[in-house]
Amino acid sequence: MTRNKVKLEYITNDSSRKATFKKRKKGLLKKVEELTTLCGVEACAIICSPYDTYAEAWPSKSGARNVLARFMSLSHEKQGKKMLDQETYLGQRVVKAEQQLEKLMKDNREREITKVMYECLNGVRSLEGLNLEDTMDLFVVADKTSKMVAKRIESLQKNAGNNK
Amino acid sequence: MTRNKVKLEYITNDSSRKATFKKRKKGLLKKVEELTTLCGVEACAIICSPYDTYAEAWPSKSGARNVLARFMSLSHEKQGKKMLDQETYLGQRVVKAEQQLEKLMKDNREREITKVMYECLNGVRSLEGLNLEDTMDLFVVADKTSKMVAKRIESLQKNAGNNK
DNA sequence: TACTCTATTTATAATCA
DNA sequence: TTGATTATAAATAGAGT
Repeated sequence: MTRNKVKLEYITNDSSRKATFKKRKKGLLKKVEELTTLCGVEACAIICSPYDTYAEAWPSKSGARNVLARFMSLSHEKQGKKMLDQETYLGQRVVKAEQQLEKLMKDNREREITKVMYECLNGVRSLEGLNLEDTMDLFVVADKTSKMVAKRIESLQKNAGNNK
Repeated sequence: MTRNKVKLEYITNDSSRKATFKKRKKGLLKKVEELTTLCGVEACAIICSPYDTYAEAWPSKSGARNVLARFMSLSHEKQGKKMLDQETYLGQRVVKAEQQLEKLMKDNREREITKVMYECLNGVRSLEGLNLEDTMDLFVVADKTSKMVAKRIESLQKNAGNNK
């Protein structure tokens, strides 16, 4: 992007490709951090780098560690909305308020664990370093996903049976 | 970054924060795609956006879909290395060559499924749209993680018992 | 190979439509 | 409020060390 305009295609020269990678990786990280700071959002970039043993992840300040947590809480919200009708709405607001604190604490924990999970998935951390509590929580997260998928399989198999 | 130099801090004004977010999100995506094209790496950015219902993920061209696949293959490689001694090395090279094609096909499939998993985790896709084959493969990936964690828990519990 | 230095290109903040 | 415009800040390709 300077001195010469560069064509947007794979850089075949090994050394200049590496140099460009290093520069742009740095630039990209900076952009991610700026976005999180300026706009108050959580963001990260993940790069499967050929120049490092592992894929690299930058969770920036707060990172993407709550992506999974969000997904899970969204599933719950959706279920909730379906069951919710106008009559029960007002009564539930009280319950909701009471549940807020508990949820906040739970969310924080889930974020922590999601961070750990991401680190494991990205190979920057192994399970060996985890204590029992963290491992248990990670298990819960992994197990949730697993069960969710199992249900879906069951549902699909039923449908397949019906269509025959 | 222009007209005026901007202080790197949270933008309190709602509309300008949103405008900046939109611009910078676009810019960041472009940078990610350029990096993948120029340097031949896989990369993505994940943003938990307050302006959209779901967290957004950009897998760019190839994306981060193989992050999990990498993690898993790394685990296997490590196990392999431990079991491998000098004597068996040469004999195994033949087997390895034969396994290459199978592995390549398997890897491609794993990438596909990892993409799907990421999309689910990021909320941009629900399990409802998956066919049986994809769901089964997703189950395998989720189940692997789950079992891995279960083993770790077992190991930790044993250690805790020994130390008492 | 890995920094440092700029000439340029690119990204974007403020402004305007 | 979203979409262009443009003046300026920031990123960076290539060269030099």
